Amino acid sequence: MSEPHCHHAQSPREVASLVETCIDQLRARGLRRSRGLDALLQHMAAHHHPATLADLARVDSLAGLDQATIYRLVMKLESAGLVRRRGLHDRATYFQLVVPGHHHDYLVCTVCGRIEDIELSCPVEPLEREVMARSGYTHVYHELGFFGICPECARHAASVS
Amino acid sequence: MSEPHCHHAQSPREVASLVETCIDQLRARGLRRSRGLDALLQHMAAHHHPATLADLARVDSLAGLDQATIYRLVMKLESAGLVRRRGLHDRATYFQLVVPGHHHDYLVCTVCGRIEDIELSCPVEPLEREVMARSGYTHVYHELGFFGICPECARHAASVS
DNA sequence: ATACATGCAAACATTTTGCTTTGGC
DNA sequence: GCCAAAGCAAAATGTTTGCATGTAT
Repeated sequence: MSEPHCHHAQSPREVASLVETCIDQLRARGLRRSRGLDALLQHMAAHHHPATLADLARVDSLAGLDQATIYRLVMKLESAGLVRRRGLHDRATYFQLVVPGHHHDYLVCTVCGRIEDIELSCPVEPLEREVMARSGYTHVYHELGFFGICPECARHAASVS
Repeated sequence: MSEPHCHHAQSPREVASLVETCIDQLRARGLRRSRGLDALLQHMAAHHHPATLADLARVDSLAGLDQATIYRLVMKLESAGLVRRRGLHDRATYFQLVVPGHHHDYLVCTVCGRIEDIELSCPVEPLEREVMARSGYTHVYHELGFFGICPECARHAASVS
Protein backbone atom coordinates (compact mmCIF):
# COMPACT_ATOMS: atom_id res chain seq x y z
CA MET A 1 0.00 0.00 0.00
CA SER A 2 2.95 2.31 0.43
CA GLU A 3 3.93 1.77 -3.15
CA PRO A 4 3.90 5.20 -4.73
CA HIS A 5 3.53 4.02 -8.29
CA CYS A 6 0.85 1.46 -8.50
CA HIS A 7 1.55 0.34 -12.01
CA HIS A 8 4.82 -0.99 -10.67
CA ALA A 9 4.79 -4.60 -9.72
CA GLN A 10 3.71 -5.36 -6.20
CA SER A 11 5.29 -7.86 -3.91
CA PRO A 12 4.55 -11.44 -4.91
CA ARG A 13 2.75 -11.93 -1.64
CA GLU A 14 0.40 -9.00 -2.19
CA VAL A 15 -0.33 -10.15 -5.71
CA ALA A 16 -1.02 -13.70 -4.59
CA SER A 17 -3.41 -12.62 -1.88
CA LEU A 18 -5.23 -10.28 -4.24
CA VAL A 19 -5.61 -13.08 -6.77
CA GLU A 20 -6.93 -15.47 -4.14
CA THR A 21 -9.46 -12.95 -2.92
CA CYS A 22 -10.72 -12.45 -6.45
CA ILE A 23 -10.90 -16.12 -7.21
CA ASP A 24 -12.86 -16.79 -4.04
CA GLN A 25 -15.45 -14.23 -5.06
CA LEU A 26 -15.62 -15.57 -8.57
CA ARG A 27 -16.06 -19.17 -7.50
CA ALA A 28 -19.01 -18.07 -5.45
CA ARG A 29 -20.47 -16.87 -8.74
CA GLY A 30 -19.93 -20.19 -10.46
CA LEU A 31 -16.68 -19.47 -12.28
CA ARG A 32 -14.03 -22.13 -12.47
CA ARG A 33 -10.39 -21.74 -11.74
CA SER A 34 -9.10 -22.07 -15.21
CA ARG A 35 -5.74 -21.48 -16.77
CA GLY A 36 -6.96 -18.26 -18.39
CA LEU A 37 -8.61 -16.81 -15.30
CA ASP A 38 -5.56 -17.50 -13.23
CA ALA A 39 -3.14 -15.97 -15.72
CA LEU A 40 -5.33 -12.93 -16.29
CA LEU A 41 -5.80 -12.19 -12.61
CA GLN A 42 -2.14 -12.76 -11.96
CA HIS A 43 -1.25 -10.17 -14.54
CA MET A 44 -3.89 -7.63 -13.63
CA ALA A 45 -3.03 -7.86 -9.95
CA ALA A 46 0.62 -7.22 -10.66
CA HIS A 47 0.03 -4.38 -13.12
CA HIS A 48 -2.97 -2.27 -12.40
CA HIS A 49 -2.36 0.13 -15.19
CA PRO A 50 -5.24 0.47 -17.61
CA ALA A 51 -4.99 -2.06 -20.43
CA THR A 52 -7.00 -2.69 -23.55
CA LEU A 53 -7.99 -6.18 -24.63
CA ALA A 54 -5.27 -6.01 -27.25
CA ASP A 55 -2.74 -4.97 -24.61
CA LEU A 56 -3.71 -7.95 -22.50
CA ALA A 57 -3.51 -10.35 -25.43
CA ARG A 58 0.05 -9.20 -26.07
CA VAL A 59 1.21 -9.95 -22.53
CA ASP A 60 3.62 -12.89 -22.48
CA SER A 61 1.95 -14.75 -19.67
CA LEU A 62 -1.35 -14.50 -21.54
CA ALA A 63 0.03 -15.43 -24.92
CA GLY A 64 -1.91 -18.21 -26.51
CA LEU A 65 -5.09 -17.03 -24.83
CA ASP A 66 -7.57 -16.07 -27.49
CA GLN A 67 -8.72 -12.47 -27.42
CA ALA A 68 -12.32 -13.61 -27.28
CA THR A 69 -11.49 -15.59 -24.18
CA ILE A 70 -9.84 -12.59 -22.59
CA TYR A 71 -12.87 -10.56 -23.55
CA ARG A 72 -15.24 -12.98 -21.86
CA LEU A 73 -13.11 -13.19 -18.76
CA VAL A 74 -12.85 -9.44 -18.45
CA MET A 75 -16.62 -9.11 -18.86
CA LYS A 76 -17.15 -11.60 -16.05
CA LEU A 77 -14.68 -9.79 -13.86
CA GLU A 78 -16.50 -6.55 -14.58
CA SER A 79 -19.89 -8.04 -13.72
CA ALA A 80 -18.44 -9.19 -10.44
CA GLY A 81 -17.22 -5.65 -9.77
CA LEU A 82 -13.59 -6.74 -9.75
CA VAL A 83 -12.66 -4.85 -12.87
CA ARG A 84 -13.64 -1.41 -14.08
CA ARG A 85 -13.59 -0.05 -17.54
CA ARG A 86 -12.22 3.33 -18.38
CA GLY A 87 -12.32 5.53 -21.42
CA LEU A 88 -9.14 7.37 -22.24
CA HIS A 89 -10.13 8.87 -25.56
CA ASP A 90 -8.79 5.92 -27.38
CA ARG A 91 -10.97 3.94 -29.66
CA ALA A 92 -10.50 0.92 -27.46
CA THR A 93 -11.71 0.51 -23.90
CA TYR A 94 -9.25 0.23 -21.05
CA PHE A 95 -9.70 -2.10 -18.10
CA GLN A 96 -8.10 -2.34 -14.72
CA LEU A 97 -8.48 -4.38 -11.59
CA VAL A 98 -10.24 -2.73 -8.68
CA VAL A 99 -7.84 -2.76 -5.76
CA PRO A 100 -9.47 -1.61 -2.53
CA GLY A 101 -7.84 1.55 -1.29
CA HIS A 102 -6.24 2.35 -4.61
CA HIS A 103 -7.41 5.18 -6.75
CA HIS A 104 -5.76 6.31 -9.93
CA ASP A 105 -5.95 9.45 -11.95
CA TYR A 106 -4.35 9.78 -15.33
CA LEU A 107 -2.89 12.40 -17.59
CA VAL A 108 -3.33 11.68 -21.27
CA CYS A 109 -1.73 13.39 -24.22
CA THR A 110 -4.41 14.35 -26.71
CA VAL A 111 -1.89 14.17 -29.53
CA CYS A 112 0.04 10.93 -29.05
CA GLY A 113 -2.28 9.21 -26.58
CA ARG A 114 0.40 8.55 -23.99
CA ILE A 115 -1.07 7.70 -20.61
CA GLU A 116 0.68 8.81 -17.45
CA ASP A 117 -0.17 7.92 -13.91
CA ILE A 118 -0.43 11.02 -11.76
CA GLU A 119 -0.38 11.19 -8.02
CA LEU A 120 -2.57 13.74 -6.44
CA SER A 121 -4.66 14.04 -3.38
CA CYS A 122 -7.90 13.61 -5.19
CA PRO A 123 -10.55 15.98 -3.86
CA VAL A 124 -13.43 14.14 -5.46
CA GLU A 125 -13.91 11.19 -3.14
CA PRO A 126 -16.01 13.17 -0.65
CA LEU A 127 -18.31 14.17 -3.48
CA GLU A 128 -19.29 10.60 -4.20
CA ARG A 129 -21.43 10.54 -1.10
CA GLU A 130 -23.13 13.76 -2.14
CA VAL A 131 -23.77 12.45 -5.63
CA MET A 132 -25.31 9.25 -4.26
CA ALA A 133 -27.54 11.17 -1.89
CA ARG A 134 -28.76 13.59 -4.53
CA SER A 135 -29.25 11.14 -7.35
CA GLY A 136 -30.32 7.93 -5.66
CA TYR A 137 -27.64 6.06 -7.56
CA THR A 138 -25.85 3.25 -5.78
CA HIS A 139 -22.33 1.82 -6.15
CA VAL A 140 -21.06 5.18 -7.20
CA TYR A 141 -17.42 5.77 -8.01
CA HIS A 142 -15.72 8.45 -9.99
CA GLU A 143 -13.22 8.73 -12.74
CA LEU A 144 -10.96 11.71 -13.15
CA GLY A 145 -8.68 12.28 -16.06
CA PHE A 146 -6.55 15.14 -17.26
CA PHE A 147 -5.94 15.74 -20.94
CA GLY A 148 -3.35 17.95 -22.53
CA ILE A 149 -0.39 18.10 -24.87
CA CYS A 150 2.80 16.43 -23.68
CA PRO A 151 6.09 18.33 -23.93
CA GLU A 152 7.34 16.09 -26.70
CA CYS A 153 4.28 16.61 -28.89
CA ALA A 154 4.35 20.34 -28.13
CA ARG A 155 7.95 20.50 -29.34
CA HIS A 156 7.07 18.58 -32.45
CA ALA A 157 4.11 20.83 -33.23
CA ALA A 158 6.28 23.91 -32.79
CA SER A 159 8.88 22.68 -35.25
CA VAL A 160 6.20 21.90 -37.79
CA SER A 161 4.44 25.25 -37.75
CA MET B 1 -28.94 7.62 -25.02
CA SER B 2 -30.68 10.34 -23.14
CA GLU B 3 -32.11 13.37 -24.80
CA PRO B 4 -30.05 16.49 -24.46
CA HIS B 5 -31.32 18.43 -21.53
CA CYS B 6 -29.03 21.24 -20.68
CA HIS B 7 -29.25 23.22 -17.51
CA HIS B 8 -27.57 26.12 -19.22
CA ALA B 9 -30.24 26.81 -21.77
CA GLN B 10 -29.04 29.53 -24.05
CA SER B 11 -30.86 32.34 -25.68
CA PRO B 12 -30.97 32.41 -29.47
CA ARG B 13 -28.70 35.42 -29.32
CA GLU B 14 -26.08 33.58 -27.26
CA VAL B 15 -26.21 30.65 -29.63
CA ALA B 16 -25.79 32.89 -32.64
CA SER B 17 -22.84 34.70 -31.17
CA LEU B 18 -21.20 31.41 -30.19
CA VAL B 19 -21.63 30.14 -33.71
CA GLU B 20 -20.17 33.30 -35.20
CA THR B 21 -17.16 33.15 -32.90
CA CYS B 22 -16.53 29.57 -33.93
CA ILE B 23 -16.91 30.27 -37.60
CA ASP B 24 -14.50 33.18 -37.40
CA GLN B 25 -11.87 30.94 -35.87
CA LEU B 26 -12.47 28.25 -38.40
CA ARG B 27 -12.27 30.56 -41.37
CA ALA B 28 -8.90 31.67 -40.12
CA ARG B 29 -7.90 28.02 -40.48
CA GLY B 30 -9.10 27.82 -44.05
CA LEU B 31 -12.49 26.25 -43.48
CA ARG B 32 -15.42 27.41 -45.52
CA ARG B 33 -18.82 28.37 -44.31
CA SER B 34 -20.76 25.47 -45.65
CA ARG B 35 -24.24 24.23 -45.09
CA GLY B 36 -22.98 21.36 -42.94
CA LEU B 37 -20.65 23.40 -40.78
CA ASP B 38 -23.35 25.93 -40.12
CA ALA B 39 -25.97 23.36 -39.21
CA LEU B 40 -23.58 21.39 -37.01
CA LEU B 41 -22.38 24.42 -35.07
CA GLN B 42 -25.93 25.67 -34.72
CA HIS B 43 -26.95 22.41 -33.15
CA MET B 44 -23.91 21.95 -30.94
CA ALA B 45 -24.13 25.52 -29.67
CA ALA B 46 -27.75 25.07 -28.70
CA HIS B 47 -27.29 21.63 -27.11
CA HIS B 48 -24.00 21.13 -25.40
CA HIS B 49 -24.82 17.72 -24.17
CA PRO B 50 -22.38 15.00 -25.24
CA ALA B 51 -23.44 13.44 -28.53
CA THR B 52 -22.08 10.59 -30.60
CA LEU B 53 -21.70 10.83 -34.35
CA ALA B 54 -24.79 8.70 -34.70
CA ASP B 55 -26.68 11.01 -32.34
CA LEU B 56 -25.71 13.97 -34.48
CA ALA B 57 -26.67 12.24 -37.71
CA ARG B 58 -30.14 11.63 -36.27
CA VAL B 59 -30.73 15.29 -35.47
CA ASP B 60 -33.41 16.78 -37.71
CA SER B 61 -31.48 19.86 -38.67
CA LEU B 62 -28.57 17.67 -39.70
CA ALA B 63 -30.63 15.10 -41.56
CA GLY B 64 -29.29 14.49 -45.01
CA LEU B 65 -25.76 15.20 -43.88
CA ASP B 66 -23.68 12.12 -44.44
CA GLN B 67 -22.15 10.65 -41.30
CA ALA B 68 -18.72 10.79 -42.89
CA THR B 69 -19.22 14.49 -43.42
CA ILE B 70 -20.23 14.96 -39.81
CA TYR B 71 -17.20 12.94 -38.81
CA ARG B 72 -14.85 15.15 -40.79
CA LEU B 73 -16.44 18.32 -39.50
CA VAL B 74 -16.22 17.18 -35.92
CA MET B 75 -12.56 16.24 -36.39
CA LYS B 76 -11.83 19.70 -37.73
CA LEU B 77 -13.66 21.30 -34.86
CA GLU B 78 -11.66 19.17 -32.48
CA SER B 79 -8.35 20.13 -34.11
CA ALA B 80 -9.33 23.75 -33.71
CA GLY B 81 -10.00 23.13 -30.03
CA LEU B 82 -13.66 24.01 -30.38
CA VAL B 83 -14.93 20.53 -29.64
CA ARG B 84 -13.78 17.98 -27.10
CA ARG B 85 -14.30 14.29 -27.12
CA ARG B 86 -15.41 12.39 -24.09
CA GLY B 87 -15.61 8.74 -23.20
CA LEU B 88 -18.65 7.67 -21.25
CA HIS B 89 -18.11 3.94 -21.22
CA ASP B 90 -20.12 3.55 -24.32
CA ARG B 91 -18.68 1.97 -27.35
CA ALA B 92 -18.98 5.21 -29.25
CA THR B 93 -17.20 8.45 -28.56
CA TYR B 94 -19.13 11.49 -27.39
CA PHE B 95 -18.41 15.02 -28.53
CA GLN B 96 -19.40 18.41 -27.24
CA LEU B 97 -18.72 22.02 -28.04
CA VAL B 98 -16.32 23.82 -25.76
CA VAL B 99 -18.15 26.77 -24.30
CA PRO B 100 -15.90 29.11 -22.35
CA GLY B 101 -16.93 29.22 -18.73
CA HIS B 102 -18.99 26.07 -18.94
CA HIS B 103 -17.89 22.88 -17.33
CA HIS B 104 -19.96 19.75 -17.15
CA ASP B 105 -19.72 16.64 -15.06
CA TYR B 106 -21.83 13.59 -15.70
CA LEU B 107 -23.33 10.71 -13.85
CA VAL B 108 -23.64 7.56 -15.90
CA CYS B 109 -25.53 4.38 -15.11
CA THR B 110 -23.23 1.42 -15.58
CA VAL B 111 -26.21 -0.79 -16.33
CA CYS B 112 -28.40 1.12 -18.79
CA GLY B 113 -25.90 3.76 -19.90
CA ARG B 114 -28.14 6.70 -19.09
CA ILE B 115 -26.20 9.96 -18.92
CA GLU B 116 -27.24 12.64 -16.46
CA ASP B 117 -25.89 16.11 -16.16
CA ILE B 118 -24.90 16.89 -12.58
CA GLU B 119 -24.26 20.27 -11.08
CA LEU B 120 -21.53 20.44 -8.54
CA SER B 121 -18.93 22.88 -7.53
CA CYS B 122 -16.12 21.01 -9.13
CA PRO B 123 -13.04 21.04 -6.95
CA VAL B 124 -10.70 19.91 -9.70
CA GLU B 125 -10.17 23.12 -11.65
CA PRO B 126 -7.45 24.39 -9.31
CA LEU B 127 -5.58 21.16 -9.81
CA GLU B 128 -5.16 21.74 -13.51
CA ARG B 129 -2.53 24.34 -12.83
CA GLU B 130 -0.68 21.97 -10.55
CA VAL B 131 -0.81 19.19 -13.11
CA MET B 132 0.54 21.47 -15.82
CA ALA B 133 3.37 22.66 -13.61
CA ARG B 134 4.39 19.17 -12.55
CA SER B 135 4.08 17.46 -15.90
CA GLY B 136 5.06 20.11 -18.41
CA TYR B 137 1.87 19.42 -20.34
CA THR B 138 0.11 22.34 -21.97
CA HIS B 139 -3.54 22.97 -22.80
CA VAL B 140 -4.59 20.85 -19.86
CA TYR B 141 -8.22 20.32 -18.98
CA HIS B 142 -9.94 17.69 -16.96
CA GLU B 143 -12.83 15.36 -17.26
CA LEU B 144 -14.76 14.11 -14.28
CA GLY B 145 -17.41 11.47 -14.41
CA PHE B 146 -19.37 9.54 -11.85
CA PHE B 147 -20.54 6.02 -12.51
CA GLY B 148 -23.09 4.00 -10.60
CA ILE B 149 -26.38 2.16 -10.78
CA CYS B 150 -29.48 4.26 -11.33
CA PRO B 151 -32.52 3.70 -9.11
CA GLU B 152 -34.49 2.16 -11.92
CA CYS B 153 -31.84 -0.41 -12.76
CA ALA B 154 -31.33 -1.13 -9.08
CA ARG B 155 -35.05 -1.87 -8.72
CA HIS B 156 -34.99 -4.06 -11.77
CA ALA B 157 -31.99 -6.02 -10.51
CA ALA B 158 -33.68 -6.53 -7.15
CA SER B 159 -36.82 -7.94 -8.71
CA VAL B 160 -34.77 -10.34 -10.82
CA SER B 161 -32.72 -11.85 -8.01
C1' DA C 1 -21.52 -36.41 -16.12
C1' DT C 2 -22.40 -31.80 -16.22
C1' DA C 3 -21.64 -27.40 -17.04
C1' DC C 4 -18.30 -23.82 -17.74
C1' DA C 5 -14.07 -22.42 -20.51
C1' DT C 6 -11.68 -22.08 -24.83
C1' DG C 7 -10.48 -21.42 -29.82
C1' DC C 8 -11.75 -20.25 -34.14
C1' DA C 9 -14.41 -17.89 -37.30
C1' DA C 10 -17.98 -14.99 -38.41
C1' DA C 11 -21.13 -11.05 -37.39
C1' DC C 12 -21.44 -6.33 -35.75
C1' DA C 13 -20.75 -1.50 -34.73
C1' DT C 14 -18.09 2.36 -35.25
C1' DT C 15 -14.52 4.96 -37.23
C1' DT C 16 -11.66 6.20 -41.00
C1' DT C 17 -10.27 6.71 -45.85
C1' DG C 18 -10.52 7.09 -51.16
C1' DC C 19 -12.52 8.98 -54.85
C1' DT C 20 -15.72 11.66 -57.48
C1' DT C 21 -18.78 15.50 -57.68
C1' DT C 22 -20.47 19.81 -55.81
C1' DG C 23 -19.96 24.39 -54.07
C1' DG C 24 -17.63 28.48 -51.58
C1' DC C 25 -14.39 31.99 -52.30
C1' DG D 1 -10.45 28.32 -61.45
C1' DC D 2 -8.80 26.57 -57.25
C1' DC D 3 -9.28 24.07 -53.34
C1' DA D 4 -12.42 22.69 -49.57
C1' DA D 5 -16.86 20.10 -48.58
C1' DA D 6 -20.08 16.48 -49.41
C1' DG D 7 -21.79 12.02 -50.78
C1' DC D 8 -21.12 7.33 -51.47
C1' DA D 9 -18.90 3.19 -50.80
C1' DA D 10 -15.35 0.45 -49.04
C1' DA D 11 -11.63 -0.53 -45.72
C1' DA D 12 -9.95 -0.60 -41.11
C1' DT D 13 -10.50 -1.28 -36.24
C1' DG D 14 -12.42 -3.02 -32.18
C1' DT D 15 -16.24 -5.67 -29.93
C1' DT D 16 -19.41 -9.42 -29.54
C1' DT D 17 -21.50 -13.92 -30.58
C1' DG D 18 -22.14 -18.95 -32.31
C1' DC D 19 -20.66 -23.27 -32.26
C1' DA D 20 -17.80 -27.31 -31.66
C1' DT D 21 -14.46 -29.06 -28.46
C1' DG D 22 -11.79 -29.27 -24.21
C1' DT D 23 -11.63 -29.22 -19.10
C1' DA D 24 -12.69 -28.25 -14.12
C1' DT D 25 -15.74 -29.76 -10.68
